[in-house]
Amino acid sequence: MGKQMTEMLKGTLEGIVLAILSGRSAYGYEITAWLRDQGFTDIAEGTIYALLVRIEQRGLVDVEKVPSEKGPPRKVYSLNAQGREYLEEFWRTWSFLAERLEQLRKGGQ
Amino acid sequence: MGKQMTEMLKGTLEGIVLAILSGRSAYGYEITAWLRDQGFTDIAEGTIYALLVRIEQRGLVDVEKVPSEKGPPRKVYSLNAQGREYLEEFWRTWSFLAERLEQLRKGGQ
DNA sequence: TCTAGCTACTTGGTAACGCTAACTACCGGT
DNA sequence: ACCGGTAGTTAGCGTTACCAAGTAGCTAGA
Repeated sequence: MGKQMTEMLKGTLEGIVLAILSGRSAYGYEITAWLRDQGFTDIAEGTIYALLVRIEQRGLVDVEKVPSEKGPPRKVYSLNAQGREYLEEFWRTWSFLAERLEQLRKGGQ
Repeated sequence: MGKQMTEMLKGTLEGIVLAILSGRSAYGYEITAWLRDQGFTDIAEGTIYALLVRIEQRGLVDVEKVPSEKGPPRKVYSLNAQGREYLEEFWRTWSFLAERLEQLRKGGQ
């Protein structure tokens, strides 16, 4: 979609990935594929992997290395308690922002 | 609100300011005050001024210097045609993102 | 007069995040 | 032996918001 999307994803992409992981465990390649499926066609693979490393280092997810039949081992991530807390905080922040923006969109004309 | 908000504002703050300017012309100090009023208590003044310079350089707004009775002259910004186009693109990007996130929030549990 | 405080904008440096691009590595089929 | 799909890593870059300090005009009070 372009530069606007790139900038808007800062901060939200993390929440998106955490939200995905709140439903089920997943590994990087899988998440990337799912995002592309959802229309995020231009999200770079490297971005997701870097993000996963980041949230792992922050202790928001647990990681398990699982052998794959089709390639190198997968790093399967699952949201832990701290991650769930962080995700809730994310939703609060998102709600606040979304409310103001919807208000602005309506009031704008 | 914290780091999450800071990151989430990247990309959206610009849209917020453009949306404000789509309703009426305004100057930096005024916009900052309005944002604080709306609950964006921790947006730094410098951030808004920098953003305004940016969108001016991109040709999204027209600027007029207007003397103030209470201090130094104001730089009053108003959205031009190109800015309106850019704002519409912003709303499209935002809608896309907001839809996916709402879906995720519901599906997430 | 001089100082404090509000108004209004500017500037320089920092950190975080997503992007790009190239790379490693495992596996199956041709 | 090679290629394409699977899976992850790394280094450098550009953009953006934050912080801190500074400049400058005006008014009111000591």
